[in-house]
Amino acid sequence: MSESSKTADPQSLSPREENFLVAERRAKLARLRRRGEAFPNDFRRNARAGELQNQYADRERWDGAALEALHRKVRVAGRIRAKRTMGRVAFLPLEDESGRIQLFLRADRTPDYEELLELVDVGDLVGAEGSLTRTRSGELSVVVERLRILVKALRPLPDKWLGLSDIEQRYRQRYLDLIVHPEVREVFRLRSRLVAAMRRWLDARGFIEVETPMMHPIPGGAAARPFITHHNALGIDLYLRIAPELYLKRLVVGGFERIYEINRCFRNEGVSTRHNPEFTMLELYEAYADFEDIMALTEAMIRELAEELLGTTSLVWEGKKIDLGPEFRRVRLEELVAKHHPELPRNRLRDEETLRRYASAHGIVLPEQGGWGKLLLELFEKTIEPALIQPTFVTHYPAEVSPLARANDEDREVTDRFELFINGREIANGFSELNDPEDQAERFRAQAQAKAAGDAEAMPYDADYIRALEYGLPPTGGLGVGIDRLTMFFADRSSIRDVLLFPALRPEAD
RNA sequence: GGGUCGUUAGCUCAGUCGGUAGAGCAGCGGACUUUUAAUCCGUAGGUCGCAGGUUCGAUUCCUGCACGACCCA
Repeated sequence: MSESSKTADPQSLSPREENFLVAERRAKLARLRRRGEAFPNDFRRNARAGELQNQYADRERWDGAALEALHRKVRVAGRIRAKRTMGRVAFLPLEDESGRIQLFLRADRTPDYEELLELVDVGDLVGAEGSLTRTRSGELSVVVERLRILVKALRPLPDKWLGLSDIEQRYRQRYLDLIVHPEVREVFRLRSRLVAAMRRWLDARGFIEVETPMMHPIPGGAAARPFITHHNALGIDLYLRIAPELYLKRLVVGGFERIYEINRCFRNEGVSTRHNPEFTMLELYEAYADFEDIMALTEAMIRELAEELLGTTSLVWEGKKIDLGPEFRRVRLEELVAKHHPELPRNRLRDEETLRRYASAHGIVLPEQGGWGKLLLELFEKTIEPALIQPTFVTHYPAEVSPLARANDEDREVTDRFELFINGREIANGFSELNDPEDQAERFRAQAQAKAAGDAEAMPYDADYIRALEYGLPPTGGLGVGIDRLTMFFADRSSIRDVLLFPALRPEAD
């Protein structure tokens, strides 16, 4: 912790929201300390709740007598989720990561019965040792012969039935959200399995995972505003990466033919249900492949991941059935615009005046700067993108808005590029990489001009990247996939915050 | 950046046409030897987001601010 850190302020060290409930629990903790039983770490469990529930799920076979005849001593540990005392007996459901099992305390079997019940609260972490039985109502239970409070919870849990519904508190105190809502834990398990499966999928196809810098002297690889930080020893500003693209392609120059990186990118932009300032992206590059190959790869990967993780290619997202089974639709950007806007003649789309007149006649606000490519893209994003529900590859984006993509051989004003949309959201972006250093230098100069003219998202000229291309980047196809959005899709969530453990929020006021 | 809505007990929520507030759960005390949101009796718990204004009096009305949600840019 650095001296200049804000936590040096004694005010910020004071605990939040002390109240009589906390005081009550602190007093119990004090009693535990006097007994020499506070925060032990020598309890070792030999069973987990969910495994016991599975093992003895058959109630006919495993009735109370059969369970007791086992004479099996189990040691389980976890959080107490309720407390039902009935005088000489008490029931304490205990939850660990695998599930729940009920602790059955009996005054005649559990030493220190009275005092333990006084000391233990809902929310405490306990270790219990005992034998298995089934209660009259059929609940698999541990008859507790020894109970130890491993951690005294000083704060009460939210309402046992209604849980935690304050969305702000759920994001700020995700740990509480996770304790109270098992289904939230499931979302993040799915996310973990998705990323792991994606790595396996790519590894199996000969891709290797690499790690490139997160701090860039020159921000590049995407159209976005970067975060700026400072390196004291070097005395320079650095930019948190907005994309790993330019480093990954340098590695393809160096001879790695199939590489990928799954990690965080940072963009200094607004927060919304689909944007977080830090987010996770897969980027991959395959030498001697083009955007058609990459589209096929993207489609196969998403389809097969759904099959593996969800057991189906028929998903539901926000109530809409999304079918990953059939071949994804492929359509050129300009065709799509012409189809949705019949009054716009197909052969006049590359005309700024036509686009502007049409937009203002229809109340569509377009940016003041930019050529036909930028205007057309804006028109698409505003009027068509939200309607692309089934998986759709939109292809051949204007070169003007694709400064790192290879120009199409028949039509130099567009690029061999695609974006994949599902349920109105951009999921992936890929293209044949621009490997002509002179063309790339020209595009960088155009970007630098746009930047000078006030476009904060335009890319700066990266001379070393041009130098790398001058040694020869193989013909290459590349891909970026938004992991957060893909998780939203697989987990059927509407907000990116629901797939981020700690979404960006303004700091809590003290 | 703009609009709408929200912020009341630890949690989930009522409520006050302006007279400083209630419930359920959680808590505390008691009863209870098979509960499943246990039940029953009793009890305690609040800077009504923050700051101003209007008013004899503001949690309530007005303004500003903070944080959040949704929509728009």
